[in-house]
Amino acid sequence: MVFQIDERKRKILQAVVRSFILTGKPVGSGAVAELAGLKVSSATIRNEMATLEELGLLIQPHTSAGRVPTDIAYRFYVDMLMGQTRPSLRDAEAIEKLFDARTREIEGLFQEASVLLSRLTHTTAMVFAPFSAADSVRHVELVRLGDRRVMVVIITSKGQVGRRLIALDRDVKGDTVERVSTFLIRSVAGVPLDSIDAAGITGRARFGEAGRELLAGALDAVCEYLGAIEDRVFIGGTANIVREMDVAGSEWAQVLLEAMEKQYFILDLLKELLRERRLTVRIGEENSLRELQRCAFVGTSYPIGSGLLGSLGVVGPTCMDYERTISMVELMAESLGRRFLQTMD
Amino acid sequence: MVFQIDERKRKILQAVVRSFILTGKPVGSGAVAELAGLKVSSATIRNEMATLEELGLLIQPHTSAGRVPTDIAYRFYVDMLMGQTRPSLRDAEAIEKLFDARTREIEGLFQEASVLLSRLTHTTAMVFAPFSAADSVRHVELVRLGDRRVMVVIITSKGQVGRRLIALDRDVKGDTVERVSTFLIRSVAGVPLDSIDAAGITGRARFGEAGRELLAGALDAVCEYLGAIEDRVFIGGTANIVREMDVAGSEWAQVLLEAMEKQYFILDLLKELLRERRLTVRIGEENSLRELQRCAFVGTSYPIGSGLLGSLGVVGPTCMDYERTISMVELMAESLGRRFLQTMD
DNA sequence: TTTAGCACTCACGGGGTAGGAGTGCTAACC
DNA sequence: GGTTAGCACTCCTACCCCGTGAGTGCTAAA
Repeated sequence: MVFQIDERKRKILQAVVRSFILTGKPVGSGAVAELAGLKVSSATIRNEMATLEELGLLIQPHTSAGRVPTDIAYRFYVDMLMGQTRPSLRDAEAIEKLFDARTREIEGLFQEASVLLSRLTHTTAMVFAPFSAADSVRHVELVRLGDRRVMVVIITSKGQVGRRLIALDRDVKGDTVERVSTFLIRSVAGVPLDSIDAAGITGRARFGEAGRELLAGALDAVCEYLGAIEDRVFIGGTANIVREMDVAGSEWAQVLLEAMEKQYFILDLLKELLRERRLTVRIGEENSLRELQRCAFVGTSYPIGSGLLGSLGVVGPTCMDYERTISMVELMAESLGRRFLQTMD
Repeated sequence: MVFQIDERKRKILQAVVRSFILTGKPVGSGAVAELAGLKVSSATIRNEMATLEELGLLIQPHTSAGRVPTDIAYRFYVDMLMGQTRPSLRDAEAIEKLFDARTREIEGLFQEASVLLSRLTHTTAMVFAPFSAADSVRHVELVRLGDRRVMVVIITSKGQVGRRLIALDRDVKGDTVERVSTFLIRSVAGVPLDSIDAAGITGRARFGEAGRELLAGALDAVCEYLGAIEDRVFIGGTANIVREMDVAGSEWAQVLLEAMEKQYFILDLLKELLRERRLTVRIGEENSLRELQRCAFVGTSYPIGSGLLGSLGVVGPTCMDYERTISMVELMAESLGRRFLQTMD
């Protein structure tokens, strides 16, 4: 949507948005006259603001109040009026520190990234890790836990490790487990998931009863695991939803919190970003998720190697500080991506 | 604390607590006269309630309001007045269904247990999994990911699986990795963590430069992992905090949500339960955590095999339905424990 | 086109009041 | 002595009224 808006209207709109983001209160013509740096009186501003209201960029909560930006105004602001902010040194350092820390569980890193991002932006942050992109097995290991109990450990091409327990009907010996294990590795390592031919593999196998049972169970487990690997979402800063609640009402906060717990909702949202491949800002009703239509979403994707992408984003009030939020999201995505390209091969 | 309370006062107190739990509104003498099933007038009840107030069991929010139970009254109610409830068939089935489902990642089971428990009790539920109780290595596996990149997979005596990446300064060949792997398993499997003698093991090793580097790195990783295994808390139903907010105020809801995000707080709470070894109810200021002093906590422990315990609990308003909550917590602990004793050895 | 002036609108907050729920007290009753 | 009806009293709640002030739209003049 392109607006026929002259320079003065832009400056006025900019002043309204900035002031409202700062104070959260409707902005009057007098305040704009001071803030916008225009050498005209408040009466002139009033005329202009009336026009901006007709264009759907501003609304009045009630007759004698100042103006509040609409979602469309925020969109215009983000696209056309907003300046670029370099993230402050403090913030950049905080993010660097996160990634400096000792190698740890990859899940922990994602979780901490989401918490840090939420703290830096005063929003709720979400980091999407596309674990399910793994499509073949790098390694399988069978570990005998008891006479009839074996653990299958599966390492995928993406480096995730999964385990499944198998309960057997027969006792199985240690050397059988080892032989089956070796056979299994040869049979499935490097084979894409959809090409694993369970029947063919069990057919080729030459083991006793217990061995065959174990092999079948293990194959089952491998296929089931690969099929069930879940993309994961890490969410941090849900408490911030409550902080912003006075802006948006408490029943809404509860709905949003519940949506955050049902992570598959959020998953779809973050998956869309993978297609976009660039910074995306969705304001109010631009969001397809009903729960987010009173919020703004800022997200982007980050590389995790082999041409694959993850994504991350934040949800906050539509009157968020877009400059800062966007620069934080970009910085976090960049750092996370850099870290991945270093760590993975 | 023992109270000299006759039968009639008990019935009155019981009626006040039950009514307040149900309605959330102060209970007047008239309402009690109807509910308590006593054949006395509201005037008599008024006299009795005045006595109960002197005893510190009831308070009036203001002069001309009904009475509200104090924390002490809830305590008395839970200890002396409360009936036992069998969980309804529906609820029992919901829990059974959770554990019926196909074997899956153990973390997923905990997470779902916490979500289900929160839904059944309308509270925020927490499940503590004492992963750090693992004290020895059952199995180690080295997987070569690249020329200078090896993944260590560690399986502990408790069945958790961890992985660490090692970056090497030298290229390492596949058969070297295998030999080091075999050697490593012999050296550390079954050995308690504090008895692993890294220097001794590397001393005994007969490998080339690359092999020694790999072994040292892998040992490092094993020790670091065992040391860093974290007890984990799974939290479900945080949205319920907001639902109960009107009872308790929004700034408090935010504090509580933040406490839930800082899981180590909750960890201490749940660890205490391991010592108690039985159902524990903490009401209001009985909680040592300041964040919980306006809430009630109901928790218990569950066996995870080998004499070890995990714990779980819920946090809700002090005016929660104690009968139902307690029976749900007990049922969930029992089911979770049963599941563990079946699965583990 | 801009601006000063002005009447108008309407949310907000304070103060006053009617209504009502529930109390404590007292005196009569069993 | 315990119980109860009656009653005055308290105090919260909801409501309305109204003054205040911020901010508007309109008009007429510059």
